[in-house]
Amino acid sequence: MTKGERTRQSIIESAAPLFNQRGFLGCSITDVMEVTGLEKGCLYRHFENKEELACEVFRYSLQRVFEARGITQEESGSAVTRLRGMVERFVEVPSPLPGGCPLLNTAVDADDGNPALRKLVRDALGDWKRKVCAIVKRGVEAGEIKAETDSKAIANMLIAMLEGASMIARLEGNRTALKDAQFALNSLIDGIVVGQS
Amino acid sequence: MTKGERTRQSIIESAAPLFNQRGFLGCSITDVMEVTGLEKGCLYRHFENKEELACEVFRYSLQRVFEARGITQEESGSAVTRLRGMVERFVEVPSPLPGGCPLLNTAVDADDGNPALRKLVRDALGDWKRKVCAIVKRGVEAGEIKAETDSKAIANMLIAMLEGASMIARLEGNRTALKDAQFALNSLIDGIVVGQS
Amino acid sequence: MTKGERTRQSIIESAAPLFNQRGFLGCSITDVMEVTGLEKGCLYRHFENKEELACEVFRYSLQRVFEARGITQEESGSAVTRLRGMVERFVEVPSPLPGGCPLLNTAVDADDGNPALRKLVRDALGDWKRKVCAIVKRGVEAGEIKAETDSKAIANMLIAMLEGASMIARLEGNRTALKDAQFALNSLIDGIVVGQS
Amino acid sequence: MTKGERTRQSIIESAAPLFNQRGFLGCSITDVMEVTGLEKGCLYRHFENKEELACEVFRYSLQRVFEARGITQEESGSAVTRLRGMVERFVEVPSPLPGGCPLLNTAVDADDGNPALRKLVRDALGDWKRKVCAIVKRGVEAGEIKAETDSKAIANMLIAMLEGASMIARLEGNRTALKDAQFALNSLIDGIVVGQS
DNA sequence: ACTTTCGGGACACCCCGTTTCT
DNA sequence: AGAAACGGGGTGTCCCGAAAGT
Repeated sequence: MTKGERTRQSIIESAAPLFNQRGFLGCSITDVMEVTGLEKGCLYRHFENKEELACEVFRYSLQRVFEARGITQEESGSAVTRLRGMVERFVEVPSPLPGGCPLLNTAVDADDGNPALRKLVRDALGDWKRKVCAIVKRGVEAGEIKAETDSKAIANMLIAMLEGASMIARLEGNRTALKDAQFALNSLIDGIVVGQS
Repeated sequence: MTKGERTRQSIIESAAPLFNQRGFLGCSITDVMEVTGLEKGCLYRHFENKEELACEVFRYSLQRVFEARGITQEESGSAVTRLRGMVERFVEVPSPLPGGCPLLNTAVDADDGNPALRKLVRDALGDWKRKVCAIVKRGVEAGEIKAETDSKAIANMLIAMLEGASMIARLEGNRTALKDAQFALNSLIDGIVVGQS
Repeated sequence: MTKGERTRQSIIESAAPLFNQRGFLGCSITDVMEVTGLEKGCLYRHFENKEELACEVFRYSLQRVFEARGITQEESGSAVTRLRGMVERFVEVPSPLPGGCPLLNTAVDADDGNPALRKLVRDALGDWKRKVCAIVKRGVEAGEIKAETDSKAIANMLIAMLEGASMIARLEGNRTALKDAQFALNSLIDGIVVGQS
Repeated sequence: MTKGERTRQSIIESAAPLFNQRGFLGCSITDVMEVTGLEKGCLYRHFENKEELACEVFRYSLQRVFEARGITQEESGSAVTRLRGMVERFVEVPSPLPGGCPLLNTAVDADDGNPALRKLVRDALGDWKRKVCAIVKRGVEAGEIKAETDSKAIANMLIAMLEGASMIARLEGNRTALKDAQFALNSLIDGIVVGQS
């Protein structure tokens, strides 16, 4: 890793909390300058413009959050265990980045304008959904999960509930909504297990 | 209603789509000027500052969306019917305001800074939750819903799932996630009905 | 004098110090409201617009200053005595209006734009000059002043010196320049008396 | 001279005619933008605020006018010649800046408020007076001018007459008053020469 | 190479002169 | 008669991105 790459990476890491908390418009280049200790000219050497920086920051932020919450991690174990684990980790592990879940934040932030950023969010959501679907399908193949289960619907409901609860939890300043979501999701997961009514 | 009040109201109504789509920072006073056809001096006659306008806009937007989706409406019927109806209307009736659900948008937008706006969002969430709780409690009293049901948890899971699905639906450009959320929520609602396993 | 006329006059009198001190642009309608205790609608009932008010104010201010300094007053006595008296009164009697001489102030203030006001100033200057000329001519006729004396030049030099000294005196915060002007003007006046070298 | 300094200077030079013609309040930043071709952000980069710009403009304007009229210039020759020359140049050389003499304009304009600007005008007047006094005193030392001559009074009368005449000339649209002032001042100067009555 | 400076544009808020309704 | 409304313009701030300048 060259010096330039290290600098670039350190900019991304320093800026990530800012962008996650304040959003694209709420976070100025000057803010990034302050937090990195670098000059404006230096920043523009490493990033074409603010949007590129924001994209890189989002990529980094999401990866960090996904890793911390074990969303991307490869696991062994039964499908149900893995789904429950995914929910549990989301609920138990707070976002390592201040400002909550970057997926939700950026989805709302880039809803109007910023198509590049928006595409990244869409891709990130797709990754997460594919991950859930893969687990469900593996569970079906293993005869653990009902064959008629719509894996995409499971992914949607899991992600929707977690992200929605995340929003409520931030708003209320406590983790109650997340706990409630975990409970509800677990009961939904139970419902797709073979042998359950 | 005086002329001034009418002007003020028309400003709010015209600005609502803008704020809902672009957020507080993404929507400038100049944008509001253009969309209302009024001059800056006139706008600042009716609103102390941009934040006050944003607050009024949020109040209006939320009320409109809640009305369109029948969240605030008084209903008769069984608790289950009413809960299902609330979910169904959220899923079926699109937000009358472009930009999606103002509750979610503003919750994320005002997460950092804008404490006044943030408080309004918190209150709005509280209203919705109270509404759900009231229905559930009425159901319990009527012997329709299991006595041990945690009404607040029901409210959290219902709202979380709907808002999360709303985010996904906007991101993907279709209503699939909302439909999936409806299905999941209905099955969760079934679970609290007396006589179900 | 009707009530309306009295109101109009009181507006003019109250606004005069303001306009004289701050100038046309520096004195807002709101300032006039405050100083008169009247509402905006009432002001616009009595005056077509700000310019008309300013014109009336100038007319009143100048007349008041001219009266206080005895410029317009009819006098008997020799021409030299009357010229010396005019100078002396200008030097000794301070402007009854705060802000200095309205002629100078408005001449500079209305130099660009405000042609109506500008015309009034020009006329006022003309009046003063005619007054001086009349005295000089009377002196010539009486054999008191040299026949070849250019009365208009005398008027110019007298007014120029007094107004210029007035400006210096205001700037320096004392009356020295006015005293010096008086001395110089007296010596100039002496120079046109018959029998002087 | 750096680029910034050049820009700053060009702003001052472009704005000078505007401020001299319209005064501080009559000349808006937008006007300066138009005349310089620069944007607001650029202007405020070079000047703290409008007052600072006005001060710099006054400094420049006065210096330019003083130079054009040879007020600051070092001269040889007799005191009387130099005084006469100063008067003649003021009368003959029109202000290189449209709008007349900046000293008079700004003295009246900054009479109320703008203490910074007012101080500059006071200083400028002081410079001019000191210049006249120096000439007179040199004349006294050389035995050319009467010993009892009050040099400060000479300065006052010279400046007062020229500025007052300048005001009249602008008002009337011709140079007559200036010519009359020159004539009167020359005769006053003659009066202080040794050997004259 | 690096940082300071520059320039252009937008923005928030404010105030003014005038008019229109109440 | 008076209060509110309105359109327009004003000032000062900030930000982004580029260009100097060392």
